[in-house]
Amino acid sequence: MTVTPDRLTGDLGWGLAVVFRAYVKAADAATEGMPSGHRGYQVLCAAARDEPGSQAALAQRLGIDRTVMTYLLDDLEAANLVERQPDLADRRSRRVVATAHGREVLAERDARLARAEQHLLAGLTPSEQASFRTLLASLAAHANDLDPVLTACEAVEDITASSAP
Amino acid sequence: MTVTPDRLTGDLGWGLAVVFRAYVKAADAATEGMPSGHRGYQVLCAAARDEPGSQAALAQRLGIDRTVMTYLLDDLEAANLVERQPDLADRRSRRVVATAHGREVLAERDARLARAEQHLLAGLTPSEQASFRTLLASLAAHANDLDPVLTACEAVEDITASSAP
DNA sequence: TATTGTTATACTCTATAACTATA
DNA sequence: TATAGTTATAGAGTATAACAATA
Repeated sequence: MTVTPDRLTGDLGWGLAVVFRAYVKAADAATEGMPSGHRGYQVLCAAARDEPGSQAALAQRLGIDRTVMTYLLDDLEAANLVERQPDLADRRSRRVVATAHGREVLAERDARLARAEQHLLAGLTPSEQASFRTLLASLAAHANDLDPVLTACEAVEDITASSAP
Repeated sequence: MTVTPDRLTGDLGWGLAVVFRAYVKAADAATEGMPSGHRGYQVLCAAARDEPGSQAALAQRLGIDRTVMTYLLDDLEAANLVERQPDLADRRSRRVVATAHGREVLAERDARLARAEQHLLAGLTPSEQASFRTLLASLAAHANDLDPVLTACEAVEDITASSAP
């Protein structure tokens, strides 16, 4: 394979698109049968492991629109994977929590997801895989800082801590 | 390591989605006014720097469908950025080449793209940026190799083993 | 007035199949 | 028959605005 040096610029977008598409394909296959594929899995995953937050907070954290979150939660709730609980402190808001059944399904799918991800990363050595994950997480945190969206795991605490603008 | 182990799994998809979305946003801004945004840029870029290939070869290299390539090339050709030349060896096929004007526009946009990418990668040190690009390119090459087959071979085997086509 | 969640609409992207012209 | 390219259609994804309930 011949690589020209001036290819450096465009290859970032090419690489991101190719890898992201491959991930979505693999993740959708691993989450087949779940309400909204890999997106439903992501929502369920966030609802299960984080402090129960509002729909808007969840949507912001995952980088999807809050109107889309409504549809995703409708499907997940119909499948008894998550619940919308009223927030006693703010009656407009609803807290999203995973049901016991949701946690079971999540644990079962986690193994499949891990295999799919491993297959995607199989071209790298274990230490390279670790490096890639670290760099990607750092980039993602930075990218979320750039946009009005702020969705990093620890950054969410910063938001909710200073939620009085 | 106080992080729950199952969080490692989901963060790959989260990171890829966040970074890819941020790239598309930045790239679309940098290629504003071009026929099909960052996708048109990618096609023009590939047409300008590679050996002129068929539309199908170009589509496979960029990871997009050949029916989509038709629309993209229609727009790019209408803007006089690329040309469809007949392939003398195979009259079914058409070779995609960038016009002189297309190369000018490409050079002009390359600088903007580079700035946009730099902004996206600004959270990493220069050496980390180089590592990320290298790892990503390696991953993308690997993913493209098994994309035509199926990306999640092992995970898919489990599913197809208990389901009828 | 601002915000949370919902709904409706439209626009984009993608996936699929059918068609032609060549091989 | 198979392949390169085109076209048409339907589906999913996304963005936007409007609305009701609450702050």
